[in-house]
Amino acid sequence: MNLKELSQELGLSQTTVSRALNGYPEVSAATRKRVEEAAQAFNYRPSTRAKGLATGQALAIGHVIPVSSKHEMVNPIFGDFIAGAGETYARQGYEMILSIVDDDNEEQIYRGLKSRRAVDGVIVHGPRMDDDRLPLLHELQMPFAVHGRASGSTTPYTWLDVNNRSAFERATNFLLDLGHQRIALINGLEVMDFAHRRRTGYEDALTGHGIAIDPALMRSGEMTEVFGYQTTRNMLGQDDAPTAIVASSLICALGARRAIEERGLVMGKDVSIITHDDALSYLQNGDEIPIFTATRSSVREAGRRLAMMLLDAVGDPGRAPQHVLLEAELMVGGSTGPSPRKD
Amino acid sequence: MNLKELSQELGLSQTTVSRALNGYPEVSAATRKRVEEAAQAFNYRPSTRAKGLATGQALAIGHVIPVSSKHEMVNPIFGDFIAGAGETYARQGYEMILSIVDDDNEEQIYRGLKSRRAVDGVIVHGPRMDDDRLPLLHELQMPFAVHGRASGSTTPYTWLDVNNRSAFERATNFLLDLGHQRIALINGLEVMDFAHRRRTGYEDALTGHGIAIDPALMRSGEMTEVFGYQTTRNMLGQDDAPTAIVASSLICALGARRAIEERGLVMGKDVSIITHDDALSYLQNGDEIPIFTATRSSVREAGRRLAMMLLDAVGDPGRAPQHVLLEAELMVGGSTGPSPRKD
DNA sequence: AATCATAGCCAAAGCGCTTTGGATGCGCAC
DNA sequence: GTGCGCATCCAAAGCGCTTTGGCTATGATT
Repeated sequence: MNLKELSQELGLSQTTVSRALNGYPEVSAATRKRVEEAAQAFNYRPSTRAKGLATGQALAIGHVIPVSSKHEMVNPIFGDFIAGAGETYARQGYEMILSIVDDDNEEQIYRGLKSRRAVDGVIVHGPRMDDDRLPLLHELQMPFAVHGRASGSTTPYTWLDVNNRSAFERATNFLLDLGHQRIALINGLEVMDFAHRRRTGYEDALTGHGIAIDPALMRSGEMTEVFGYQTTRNMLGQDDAPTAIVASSLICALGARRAIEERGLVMGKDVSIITHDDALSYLQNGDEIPIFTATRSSVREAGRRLAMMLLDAVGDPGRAPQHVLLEAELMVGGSTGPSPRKD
Repeated sequence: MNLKELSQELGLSQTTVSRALNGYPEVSAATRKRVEEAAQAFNYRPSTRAKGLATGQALAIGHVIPVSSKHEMVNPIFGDFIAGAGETYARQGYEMILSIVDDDNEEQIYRGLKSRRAVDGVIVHGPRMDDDRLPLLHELQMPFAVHGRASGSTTPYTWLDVNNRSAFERATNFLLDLGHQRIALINGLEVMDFAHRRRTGYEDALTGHGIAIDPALMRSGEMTEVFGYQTTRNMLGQDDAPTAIVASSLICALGARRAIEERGLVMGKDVSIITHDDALSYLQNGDEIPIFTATRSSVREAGRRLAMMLLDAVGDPGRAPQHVLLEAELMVGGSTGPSPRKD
């Protein structure tokens, strides 16, 4: 069923039917009602493509998901973020279109989305330091919103981020207050902006307590379970091993725990762990009492909100860029305890 | 830059330019070359919407991701599957459209995709027993392909599945051969087709060895870490506790390990675990030596292949439904050992 | 020389919608 | 009775592409 057929069915013009369905005032209430009922009955929905052609809008938002070409690594938070964003799109009548792309030819994808006029805007995932996607999108005049921030960008842009610096400062302070002195940081890849901010927070806390920063205790890499395991295992084998670890993700923390227990040590007693927790649906940090002490912020909620921010920007191109900085909450769980080393 | 502008630039008609770019034979080699170079230079790409309108094709595939409304649970395999499928679409010039939907009003979504003519076909995720989506999609005449199978469907359809039955039979046999008699099953929700098949494999192995099936050792639920932990903890507290566990996912297995170690037991010695492993990029089962003995099958590869199968079906509607049954490989890791109980 | 394929190109219709720029008829004021 | 404003509807153009149904040379065939 298309507009033409529907309007013939009703004995009205396409114009009137279209207007009736789109809420224009030039239609009598009675006619509108009749049209709406018929549309319902015939299960009529306008073709997105035709509508898009006619209006010049795509009614779609693009998500370009970078996948590390080396490790075929898909960011685990992606599912939950998408789920959140998807809720917003569904409510607002937008389509979500996804492009998976290895990080080499991302530029191609953005240019393609633009020239094919496939989307009205894009969400930028996983911003890096001095991310070249931002200038590119500006150049393309493509509305966008960033999940996170990209240090080094000169022009303003819309973003939503967790306050990674303060979260990691707080986490580190929490451990310092428990008497820990040797605190390790297991971080994400340092090209990633969030990892950089987290490190800053960690370092600020240490220097604030007059503790020197020891590069031997700072590791960064792709945040897998294996990475958490290996770095922890490695550091626990060092002289002057850490008594506490700040981890960048729950998955890393699981690996760290495995290394701790493998050495016959007890988490929360011999070695404390505090981690950031993205509140992923399938990987909850325990039930009532968290397993890991953690700084927590829901990635799904972030998806919901950032999508809405982008739609706002698409709807009103003149509007100034919006920013949201979320504070993570600190959840105390069983993975932290006073430092075993009495100094 | 659009077709009209490009053809004016070249001094050719839109017809000729369109044909040149789409590989039709009615264009001289010289002209085609000239057109292609100009398209390149002006970064021209046809508008997907206009092309879709003209051809009647959407050039897009829909993925409808059901999210459990109760637990806001996003299936963790989804990211990797999508990544695989996305590779195929990118290669074939298709768009991927994602709809997140809570499992109550899935029907609406499918009807919407159809009547809005938004996609050429859909991938069905997470098929359930007697899944009502299959008859619906047949009724709508919407091409589809299923990741998994739906027992109880009468009409044939295209699917790709892991041989869950044989994998779990093999896993259970592996434990039986190690002398285990009390073997637990931590399974996904039994409305899910895969969970049902896995249970069958497990039961077949037990009865094949003359061992009675004990309902006290079989649990099913949403496959989270906490679920794995709680059920394991619970079962280990029972009289006649299991000495081995077959788990349906790595995440569950991690929870099970936590429960085992919490009791002061050693995995692979006091209690063995064997799990299914979807080879998720961010949650690898160890490095060289697997942490868990596991039946493994890459979900990403499944995405790649199933997407291609769907495109084949879309391209040739007359073709008979295709089926692919993947055999999981058994990886022996450190989580299994001989039964501690000498009978 | 007339005929005929054929290669190479073009004008215009059509895909399903929105939107512009009228038409039409009615009630009301003058 | 005329003119006006308003409510309600419509015909047709246009969005950017593909595709149908030509048209025009050119060279081969008779």
